[in-house]
Amino acid sequence: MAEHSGFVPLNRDGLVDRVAKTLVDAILAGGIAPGDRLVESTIAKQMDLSRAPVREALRLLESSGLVEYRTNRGFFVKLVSVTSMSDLYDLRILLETAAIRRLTETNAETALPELRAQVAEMHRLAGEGDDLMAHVSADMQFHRLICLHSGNQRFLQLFDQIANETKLGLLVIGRLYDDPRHMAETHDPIVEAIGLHDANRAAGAIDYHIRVAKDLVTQHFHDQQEGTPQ
Amino acid sequence: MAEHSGFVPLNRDGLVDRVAKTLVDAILAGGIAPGDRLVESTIAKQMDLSRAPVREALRLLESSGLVEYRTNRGFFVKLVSVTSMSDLYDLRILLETAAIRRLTETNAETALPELRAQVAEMHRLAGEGDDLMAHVSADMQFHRLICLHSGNQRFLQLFDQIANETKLGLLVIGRLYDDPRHMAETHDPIVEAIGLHDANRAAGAIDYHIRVAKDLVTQHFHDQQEGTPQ
DNA sequence: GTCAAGAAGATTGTCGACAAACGACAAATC
DNA sequence: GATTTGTCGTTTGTCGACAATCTTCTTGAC
Repeated sequence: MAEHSGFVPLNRDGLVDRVAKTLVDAILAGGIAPGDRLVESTIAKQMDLSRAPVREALRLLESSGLVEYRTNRGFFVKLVSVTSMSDLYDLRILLETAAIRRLTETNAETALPELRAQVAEMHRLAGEGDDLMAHVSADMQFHRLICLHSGNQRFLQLFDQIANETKLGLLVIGRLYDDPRHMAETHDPIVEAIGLHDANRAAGAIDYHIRVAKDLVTQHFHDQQEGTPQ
Repeated sequence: MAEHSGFVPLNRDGLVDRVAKTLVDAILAGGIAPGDRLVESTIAKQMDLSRAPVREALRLLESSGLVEYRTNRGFFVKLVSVTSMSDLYDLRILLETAAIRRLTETNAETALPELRAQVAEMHRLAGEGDDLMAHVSADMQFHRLICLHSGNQRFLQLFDQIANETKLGLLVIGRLYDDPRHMAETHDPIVEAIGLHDANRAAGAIDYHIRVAKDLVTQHFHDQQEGTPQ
C-alpha cells in the first residue's frame, strides 16, 4: 500500500485523534483561552480538512472536560473556577490515595523504578528553566504512574480523563510553587513510603501532597477574587 | 420530508440526545447484546435519519462506557467481564463512601426525605413484580441521590458516567438477589446512619452494601466460569 | 483438504452543500 | 427613550455522496 514519504498524513490511523491532540496542545499552550468559542469551520479551514473530523475531535475533548458543548451554540473552552478546581482536587485525593494503597500493597517493586525516574526528571526540569507546562506535565506524569500501577484500569482511565483539566487549571493559575525545585521535592516522601511498603503512610503522603496543592490553588483564586463561575 | 403531525419532535433541542437515549434503552433492555456490532447505516435507516447524528450519539455512548470504538471498525457494545465489573465496583466504593461522608456531614436533612422516598419506591417495586431493569434502576437512583447531594458536582458526573455500565453488567448477570425485597432492605442501615448524622457509620454501611453486591457479582462470574475477556 | 492470494461486498472516513437556529443590529411601536 | 419586532450574517445541524478500509467469499495452488 505504499507508505511512501511517511509523514504525509494519509488517513491511516486516526485523523480525529490528531486533530484532538492539536487542539489540546493549543489550549494547554494558552493559544486558546478558557471561555473562547471554538468555531468548527474556522478550525477545519486552519487544518485544511472538513468539519466532520473537527466536530468529532471536539466531542472527544468534551469528554475529557477541556471543552463544553451547548446545543445549537457550539463548543467553548471550559472556564476554570474555584469550585471546579476544588472539586477536582477532592476527586483526585480519593482516586490517588486509593491507587497508591493498591500499588504499595501489590505492585511496589515494579512501580518504584519508574516513579524514581520520574522524580529525577522533575528535578532535572526544575534546574533547567521555567517552562510552566513542562513542569506541570512532569508532575502529572508522576501521578499518572501511580494510577497506572494501581492494578485497576478504571483508576487510570479516570485519571486520564481529568488530567487535562487539571493541567488547564494550573496553566490558568500560573506558577503554583515559588520554586519548581520545591514541587519536585514534595514527591520524595511519597516514593519513600512506597519503598517502605507502608500503604497507610504512602496514602497519607500523597493525600498531604495533593491537599497542599489544592490549598495553593484555592488560595490563588481567593487572592485574585476571581471566581469565574460555573 | 414533511414533518406533518405536530408532535413529531422537530429537530429543536437534541436529536443526538434522543438517538443516544434510544440506543441506551435498547442496550439496557437487552435488545442489543454485549459484543454486538453497531452499524451506523443500519441504525440510521431504522430511525429514519442520516449517519451523522447516529455517529455522534455513539460517540456519546462511548464516553459513558456502554460502547467501544475501534478505528475503521466501528462501534461495539462493550463486553462485561469479571475484572471490568470488579474494578467498577471498587471505584464505586471509593466514590460513594466519600460522597456519603460529605452528604452526612453537610447535607443530611435535605437528602434524607428523598432517600427515604427512594427506598420506599424500591420496596413498592419489590412487592410488585420482577422487572429486573426496574429494580436495578431504582437501586441506582438511590445511589445517584447520594452523589447528587454530596456537594461535589464531579462526584455526580462520575457516577452518571459509570451508572449505565453498571446497569448493563447487572442486566447481563441477571438476578443478583434471590428476593428483590432483600435488595431493598439492605439500604435501610445506610439511611439510618445518615439520620444519626454519623458519617463514619454511613460510610461503613454503604461500603458494606456495595462490597456485598461486588461479591455477588464476582461470585456469579466464578460460578459460570464465563470471564468474557478484556 | 488446507491454506493463501485476490476479488467483491459491506462499512467506516471524509467531504461539500444546504437547512435550521442563533446573535446582533436596525426599525418600528408604544 | 425603552421595548419589541424584523432582518441579516454567522454558525451549527443534518444530509447524501464518494473514497478508503475492512471483511467475507471465492478461487487457485499445493
